[in-house]
Amino acid sequence: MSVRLGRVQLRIMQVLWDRKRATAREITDAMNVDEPVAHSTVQTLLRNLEAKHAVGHQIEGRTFIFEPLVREEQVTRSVTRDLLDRVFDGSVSNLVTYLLKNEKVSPAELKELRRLINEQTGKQK
Amino acid sequence: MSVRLGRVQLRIMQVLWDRKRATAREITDAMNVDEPVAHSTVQTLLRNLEAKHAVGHQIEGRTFIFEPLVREEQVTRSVTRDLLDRVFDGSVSNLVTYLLKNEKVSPAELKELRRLINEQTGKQK
DNA sequence: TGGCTAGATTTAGTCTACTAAATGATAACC
DNA sequence: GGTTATCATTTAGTAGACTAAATCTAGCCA
Repeated sequence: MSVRLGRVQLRIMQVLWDRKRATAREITDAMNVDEPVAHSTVQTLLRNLEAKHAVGHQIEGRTFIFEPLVREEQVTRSVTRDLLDRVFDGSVSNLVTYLLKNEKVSPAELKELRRLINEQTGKQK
Repeated sequence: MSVRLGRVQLRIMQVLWDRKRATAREITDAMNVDEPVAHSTVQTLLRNLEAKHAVGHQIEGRTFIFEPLVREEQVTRSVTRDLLDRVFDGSVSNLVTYLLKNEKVSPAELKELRRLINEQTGKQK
């Protein structure tokens, strides 16, 4: 199950992952902090997301309370794999190499990464 | 200039980056090694790509010789930044951390990455 | 020269994301 | 009880990616 999401759809999911559950109105408001989007658009996309089982809803009184049905890690994983496969020939180290060479990484971050790599080397299983 | 490409469009560009220049037929054949695609589809997409100035062509006899107009690094950069911004909060180390923790990286690759990080730390500018 | 072939070009249709207005339904308020 | 505010639902339209068939064109060859 590949969980393919558009740009705005992903933003909706992010609000839901953040809050666990929310009404359409709450989602719209949260999204509008960053970048304007019409409430009706959010509602339509929520229906689409529900159609592909990415979110579900319960009814409370007469309003829908939406909740995520896919986990953030699933989406992160599939979207990252997608980049990996399509652009970096499936190789993690190709991607990391690219990042280190072309994107700014602070000294503190480098240090953190070195730590992570050592940790990883340790638990070589 | 953001260079937004679809899945098949990217595959076309990859053939062109690889060969520097190619006819539509050559591109189709190259792509069909991996995964079938109709020649007419390739031609349509080449036109779309040309419309957005991602490829150009010269005429030789009566056939078009296509060539890439955007560089691979541009596309790699924009598509990677896209993932970074949308999923990893714009943080390279978030992404690398994710990769190290969740995707398989061989000992040899880890070693290579450690080397890269050291190199990077060195030329701290 | 008349058809075959290998090109390019035109046309067309599906699908998905996105956008949003119009409409319908219901509860709350005055 | 009627109006209004707030939901959900329906409807509609644009845009881009993708698919591919149909058609046009010009050279080639028998």
